[in-house]
Amino acid sequence: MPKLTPSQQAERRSHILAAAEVCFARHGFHGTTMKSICQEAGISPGALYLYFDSKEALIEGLVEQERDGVLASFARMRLAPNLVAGMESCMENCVLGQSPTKIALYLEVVAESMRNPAVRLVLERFDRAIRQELTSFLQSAKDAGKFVGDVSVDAAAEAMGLIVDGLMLRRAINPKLDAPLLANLLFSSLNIISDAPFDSDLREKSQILEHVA
Amino acid sequence: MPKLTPSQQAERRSHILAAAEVCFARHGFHGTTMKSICQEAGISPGALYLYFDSKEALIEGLVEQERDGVLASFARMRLAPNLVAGMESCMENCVLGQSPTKIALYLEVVAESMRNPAVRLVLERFDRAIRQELTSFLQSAKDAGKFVGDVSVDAAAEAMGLIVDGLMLRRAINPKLDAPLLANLLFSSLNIISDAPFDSDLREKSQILEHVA
Amino acid sequence: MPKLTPSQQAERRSHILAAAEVCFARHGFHGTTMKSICQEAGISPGALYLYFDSKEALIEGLVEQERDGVLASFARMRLAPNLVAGMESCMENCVLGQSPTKIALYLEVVAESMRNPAVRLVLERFDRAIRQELTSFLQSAKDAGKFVGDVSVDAAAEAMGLIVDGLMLRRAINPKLDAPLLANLLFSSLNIISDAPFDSDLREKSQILEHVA
Amino acid sequence: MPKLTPSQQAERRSHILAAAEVCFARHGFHGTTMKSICQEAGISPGALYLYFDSKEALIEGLVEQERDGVLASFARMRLAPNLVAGMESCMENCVLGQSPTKIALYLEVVAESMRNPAVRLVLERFDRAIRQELTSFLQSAKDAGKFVGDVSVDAAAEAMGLIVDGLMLRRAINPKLDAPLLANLLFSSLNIISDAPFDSDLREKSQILEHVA
DNA sequence: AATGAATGAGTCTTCATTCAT
DNA sequence: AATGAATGAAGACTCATTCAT
Repeated sequence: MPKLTPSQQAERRSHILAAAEVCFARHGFHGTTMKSICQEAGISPGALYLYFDSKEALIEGLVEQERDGVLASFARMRLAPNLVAGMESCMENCVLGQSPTKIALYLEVVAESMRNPAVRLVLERFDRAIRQELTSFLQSAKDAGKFVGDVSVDAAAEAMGLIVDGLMLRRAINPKLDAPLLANLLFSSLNIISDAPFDSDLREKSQILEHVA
Repeated sequence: MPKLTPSQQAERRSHILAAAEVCFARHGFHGTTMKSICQEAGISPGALYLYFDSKEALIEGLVEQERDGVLASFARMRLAPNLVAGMESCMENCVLGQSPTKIALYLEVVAESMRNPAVRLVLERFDRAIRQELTSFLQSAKDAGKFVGDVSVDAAAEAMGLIVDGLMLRRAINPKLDAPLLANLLFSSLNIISDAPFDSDLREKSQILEHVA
Repeated sequence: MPKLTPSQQAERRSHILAAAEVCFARHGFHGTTMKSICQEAGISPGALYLYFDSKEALIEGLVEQERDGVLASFARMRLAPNLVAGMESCMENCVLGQSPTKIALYLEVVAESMRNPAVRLVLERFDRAIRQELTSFLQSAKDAGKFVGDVSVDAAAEAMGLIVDGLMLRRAINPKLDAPLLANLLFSSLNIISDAPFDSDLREKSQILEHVA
Repeated sequence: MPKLTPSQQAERRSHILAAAEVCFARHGFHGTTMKSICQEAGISPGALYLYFDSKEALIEGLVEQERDGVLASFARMRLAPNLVAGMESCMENCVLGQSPTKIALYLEVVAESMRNPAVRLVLERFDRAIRQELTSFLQSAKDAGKFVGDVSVDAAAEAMGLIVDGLMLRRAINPKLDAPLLANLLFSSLNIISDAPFDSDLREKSQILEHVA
């Protein structure tokens, strides 16, 4: 076999990562065996270790992949003509569109990061990158006069981060949660961006919630 | 081998549960061995299995114990003379006072509940009990005319639950987070209880955040 | 199962050690699997690890066991009525009586000790203990006026150690070696102990060697 | 893919052998991976297997290479004007000059030869060749009237071999050993070659040993 | 009721070797 | 002739659980 080009290598890596994600989603990080990932990826253990040094390296890769996805989504958000519409679409991509199993994996990674320094590192990088982008986005909104709240940009970013993570955790615990509605309720309460009402028919929807919950 | 009285049995169970909690907090659920729990509890493996059927049964027991603690905290909250003060103290007990490692355990349990039906069951019971109490508490507030928001009681309960869980997750990811400040910001934005401003000096504090963040 | 008495524990340990020695002798240290040792000992892997922390700990145990055996042989030597007879019998026990496979294991242990600090440690302790006993023995001989060589006691001990180890290595390389004869030749050349000629018919035998070699 | 000339092939082989020796010396036979040898040699695994059939074949090659080196050293010894000086220089080359790690490798090879017929074969060839040369050398000395011992030439060769191997093993166990001194003590005791005292100041040195040891 | 020795399936990882290119 | 990606069979060790005492 001739030397693989960097792009082929990257493809192999993401192929394995995809297999790992499937397995981790199915059985959790600790419940997944390297063997099952190999089977899912259709490769041998030796081949896997050619691309990832350890099981731990797989979560690190997954976190980095996720970060890149979120960052890309952020970039798209900044290009959106309508601020609020952009945010909603980003929210949809990064939070509401996540499968419960993926959310579970996220929780496991956070838990894992408490005892595993290597995981901690990538998670912190992930978190810092996201928050930085978010803050920068809000700052732009402020500069454009579309930031109405009387809190600081940083506080707003923290609050938004909390809502996002809260949504994740709530959805994991209660998959039947009406996440979009709840997201709207909290975001509109925060009242940060003025471009347009975050969701004009919020009140209407909250009446519905009363009945379905 | 005299038969133990039920109260002795219950005492043994909670003794073991306490040991398990210490270990799980230190090394996580998967990182903890039954042996280490036995050592922490000062008993033999055989004895442990007399009180708990499996490792999994230990988390179930822990979740139930936690639920009882939270419920007790809720009960105290209802007895508090001042509504907001009661909520703040409850928040302190149940959320802000939790150690990061315990939060991590919580996340692990939630993740575990995604694949483990038995864990799912107790977690759902836990969650339902909490939400029910919270809803009932808010309803009382409404009946007392202290509920000002124009959202439903259920939506308010969901939103509060989200904030609480969001705080958990954020604190796990970023232990340096100023959780009380963020809690105040979000709760006051929601503007649900009117008894007194949730935290009158909120605005002031959020200015500070601008500088420390 | 009730707690094993220390003597039972010791018995289990030496039972396992015996099994390990058999396996190491058959396939060498690196060629032996823990599983095969378990099979030889008739126990499960878990049980083995109850008594030895690692594969490495098995060699350490083996070296210590061997040291105790050699030291016991030395003790018997000191009690022997005739100095030279005692030495010959000790030599027989500790060197000439060793099976080629055991010698091979000794060589492996020495080689292993070059890269494995834990093995190095026990080997050094082994070697120091032996040399100390030998030196002390020679000193007694000197005090009793039976030490004739004009070399120091220490040098004599070193020389004897070298001959012993040389015999080991030679026998490993050439199992057909007439080790007793060669031992006599070298020891009598050294001319250290005068109690009696080391082997009076040495000359005669060396004639034979000429024909068989 | 032009066919390599035999001399190019031989060069490649010895290049690989040199790399293998470096690695084996560093980490032992079992501690060395084929990959590390490839890296040391700057070639690919595929290329290595073009020149050597297996890892085992590498030790075989190494033993043969070593044998050639020793034989060359013997040849130089026979050409030396002074018998004893020649022997000392040979001793220096073949024994005293060997690094402890190389000695360890030698021990590993001997141990390996106990279970590995292919290794056994080359080791026996090695040993036979050396002994034959040594015997022939001693016979020449005898013919020249410089052999004074009353033992047979074969016995003398065996004794010398034992001393050499004993030195090897002793140095591996105790790297601080004063090998030259010990060598002199034993060789002069044997009193085989008369050309000149093996080391005239032996007695003096052995007095020193008394103090430093 | 309690002990703790024992089990043994299962885990991650390694590495000598092969073979498509 | 050479590459280096891929294989896959082991191997050392772990640990939830059981059971004889």
